[in-house]
Amino acid sequence: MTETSSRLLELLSLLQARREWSGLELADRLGVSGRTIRRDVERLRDLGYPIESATGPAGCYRLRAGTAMPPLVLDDEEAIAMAVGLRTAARASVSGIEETSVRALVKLEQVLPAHLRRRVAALGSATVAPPLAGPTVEPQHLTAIAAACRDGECLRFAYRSREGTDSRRHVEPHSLVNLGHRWYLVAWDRSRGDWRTFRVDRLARPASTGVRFSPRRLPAKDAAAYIRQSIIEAPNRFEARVTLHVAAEKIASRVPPHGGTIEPIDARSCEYRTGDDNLGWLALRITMLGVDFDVHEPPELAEQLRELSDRLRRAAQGS
Amino acid sequence: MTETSSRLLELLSLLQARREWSGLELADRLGVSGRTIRRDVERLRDLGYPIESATGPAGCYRLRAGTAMPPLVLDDEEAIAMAVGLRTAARASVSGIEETSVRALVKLEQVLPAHLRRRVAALGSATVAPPLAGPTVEPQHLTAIAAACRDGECLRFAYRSREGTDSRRHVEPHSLVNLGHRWYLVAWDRSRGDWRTFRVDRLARPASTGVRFSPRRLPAKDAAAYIRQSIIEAPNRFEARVTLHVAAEKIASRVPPHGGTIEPIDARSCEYRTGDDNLGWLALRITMLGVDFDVHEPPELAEQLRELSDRLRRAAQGS
DNA sequence: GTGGTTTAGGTCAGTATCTGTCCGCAATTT
DNA sequence: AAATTGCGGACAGATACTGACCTAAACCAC
Repeated sequence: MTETSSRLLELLSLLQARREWSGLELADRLGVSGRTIRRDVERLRDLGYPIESATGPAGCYRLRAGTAMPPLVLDDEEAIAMAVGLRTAARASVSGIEETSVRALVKLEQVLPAHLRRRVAALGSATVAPPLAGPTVEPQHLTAIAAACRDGECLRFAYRSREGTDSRRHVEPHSLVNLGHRWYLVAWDRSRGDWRTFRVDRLARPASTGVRFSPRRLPAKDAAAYIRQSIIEAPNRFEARVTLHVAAEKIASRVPPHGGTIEPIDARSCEYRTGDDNLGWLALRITMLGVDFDVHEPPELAEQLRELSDRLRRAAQGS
Repeated sequence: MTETSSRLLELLSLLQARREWSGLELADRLGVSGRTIRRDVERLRDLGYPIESATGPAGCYRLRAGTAMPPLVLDDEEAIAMAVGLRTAARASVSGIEETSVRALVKLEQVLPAHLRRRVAALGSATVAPPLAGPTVEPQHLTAIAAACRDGECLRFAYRSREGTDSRRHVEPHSLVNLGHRWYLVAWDRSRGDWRTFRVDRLARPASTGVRFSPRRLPAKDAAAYIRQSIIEAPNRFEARVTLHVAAEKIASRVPPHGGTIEPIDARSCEYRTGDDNLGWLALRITMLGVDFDVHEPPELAEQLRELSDRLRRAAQGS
């Protein structure tokens, strides 16, 4: 009976690969009679997959979108594209799907054949680091950590603190959270015997030890709240306040979700507040908006912009 | 027999959702005896899915990576993450998987339930347009076009030519190609009776007419070659040549795959050639490298940089 | 070591299901 | 009007599945 199950799966895969199939084609392809194809189609419909059909000389079967996701049957190339897509979505991207991306990525990588994994890794290293994104996170670190969280396994890694001191950590991971454009791990530090948050871009060589632990209760409503609290205690080094000479509604869509706040001043200008640890990225982020602006704070940012201005002037001079 | 097939699928889904399951848990979850679970596991193994098992009190079943992709069973959130990830991968991203991403996206969107499709669209519109990417392509345009290519269906769309004149097109799509950081459609234009290439960022409201056509032979080795040829005839408006005051090997990894070429001059400088239709993006792309440089060509770029320099100087002055 | 727990797997009987064939019907295009 | 295609009922024979029961082997805790 393995045969009928695998045939159903194969039928599903065929229906995903092309939009239209005639019954005869399918019967031929699967090596069964047309009657069986009709029965298999009926079975898939019973399982909830909406398969349309048309009678007549141009008759065909066609898998449509239903109310539930059918199992996706991917070929090698598609699996690679999925993995790479999820990795980019996890690290850069849009509003609030980063954590789901990592979860999906963990599921996918768990079953990703070795040769595909190698190709994904090769593609990943070919990625161009977006220069204004700040320190970048390795997607494989994210998946390693997320897998350890999901499976409740202890984790070891090297960590460099904000002050630059290195240490070796052994933790019970609780959750992996994306906040702003950064990734944080909330975990119980076994050596320190207390909760800690770690910035994923500052840890290296994460490895699951395989040791299971029993979950602890986090002293906060949820992990995101816990991290938010930790962050408030350690704000950005530079907090910028600038006036943009553009209407607030025109620029609002250009500002990343956690990249700062826009407050209208009048019909032609608004105030933009944003922060960063790195002055260069801060300056670039504001310049990238492509509008005229005035810097109010901090003085270091004004200095940085003067330097950038000088560099561009020299560049325009030619050599 | 529908039951055993769907149970196998559900078992596969359970094994993807968590790393370890005991036989009893699975039996309980699926409502069958442990013996049946063991037989189902055996069946899945026969189908090629590598399921590890451990005996003893800590015994468990565990789905590992094999040599082929198992059908992925995704929940709603994961499906959304996949779709969003593929969309970002298709439009921005890395070396040469864009076209595969679109193919995978077509397969996914074909079966994506309507309520998920809405959520994906909502997330997509929340995306921040990266300011240096040039004109952006709508992922739904890409999938519409790719689906029409795959299924051999005629396509209608509105098109704005390079010169800014609008027209309505009716074509037989041949292939969708990513070249540089742009998307091109190669198609047989039914009204003109000839082959044409279209830039996807300049077309609007693509819609499949549902009419099938018989494929034609493209007068070139492949679609990419055909487009490359068309592009050579119509180069960028501005071709920049600048000297970067940095070692070639230090900067090479920062330059996007098709974003230009780096030629070493000496140990401390190199020549960077890149082009764009838009002077602002061109200036930003070079500035973003974050190194000192001198502009040789074109003069318009130097002018643009002087303006940017002035703007930054004014900004640094405050108001 | 010993005992308990877990997977592995053989066997068996009864039942359920699947498959192919044959058939008439309906829908649609030519 | 004819041809093609999907739809689905009926039937007979073959096949496969399930649960029960049993034994073996591995592994962990005591």
